[in-house]
Amino acid sequence: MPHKKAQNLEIDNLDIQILSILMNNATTPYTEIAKELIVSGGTIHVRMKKLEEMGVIKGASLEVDPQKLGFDITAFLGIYLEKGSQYNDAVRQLKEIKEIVELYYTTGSWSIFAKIVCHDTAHLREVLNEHIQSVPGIQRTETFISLEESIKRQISLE
Amino acid sequence: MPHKKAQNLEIDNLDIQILSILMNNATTPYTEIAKELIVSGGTIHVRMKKLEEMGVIKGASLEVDPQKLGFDITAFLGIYLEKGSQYNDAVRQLKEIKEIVELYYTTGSWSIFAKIVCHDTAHLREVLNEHIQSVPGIQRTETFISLEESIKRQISLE
DNA sequence: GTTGAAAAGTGCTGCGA
DNA sequence: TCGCAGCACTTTTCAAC
Repeated sequence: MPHKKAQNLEIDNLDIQILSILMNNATTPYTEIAKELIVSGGTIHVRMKKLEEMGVIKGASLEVDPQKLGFDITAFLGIYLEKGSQYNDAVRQLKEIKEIVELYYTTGSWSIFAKIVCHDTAHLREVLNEHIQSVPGIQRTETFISLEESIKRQISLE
Repeated sequence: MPHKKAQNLEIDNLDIQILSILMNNATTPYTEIAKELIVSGGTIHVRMKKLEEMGVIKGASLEVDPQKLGFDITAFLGIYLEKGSQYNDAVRQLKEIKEIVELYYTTGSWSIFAKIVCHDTAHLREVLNEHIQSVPGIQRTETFISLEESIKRQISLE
């Protein structure tokens, strides 16, 4: 009876250590990781392939400084929906607004919670009044502007 | 008269295009970017070096799926401080709490706004009651649990 | 599952335009 | 300032343990 090759789909301590190193610096060469963890480069490669197939690794992305690119304002938005059932439709339209970089369905006061990045206050006003408020089902929003980003890191796996 | 080599410290359209590609996939080979933008691989290298020196590029990080690593709960915290002047001291202590992955100083109802990642509800309760509430100056917190992450992306540079 | 080395591909550097 | 070509390094593959 033919079936997919059986694989070890468990995450062991070595996997965790590899991920910890790469989460801090995705450009660390495999050979260096191998030396640090005292295994061969081939092993790192096999483990990474396994983690990718398992979907643990979603990708690698370049981190840029938004301010140096002219994006001076980071803000958070609490969004009230008329009915919770409008969530999927609202999200579909909010996805078109490029300034929204994160969006969550949350418990508590609001139905939707979003993070947006804008050039300046005029840009923020435009996004809020012209783009977001015009999405059907959105009743009201509350805005919180970030004056300082004090922590920005990945979860600690240890 | 000796001086540092004059450099072009402006960001042009080519830089933006390079960043756009790498922000989506940091592992894209330079040769492939060069082919796409119809310049040489060396040019990509020079531009990247310039962007790094300018501090536009902060690094590259591996994106992982927290749920597949046993972190099932993402929550947001609005934190009230007794006095705004306690911000720096509070942040210093909150940095020690590994479950806090993002932290902002915000306008609006709260002084501090944080994002935390936990294994389960018991873990969340422990972090809230035992770690966060014991930081001096923290008066009260409001918790919003994320039931779904619908958008998670980088700013669009175009 | 891991190793070690060979093969393929990428990143880096200097010269020339 | 940009492009080309050679060298150094990394990733990838694979047979053997």
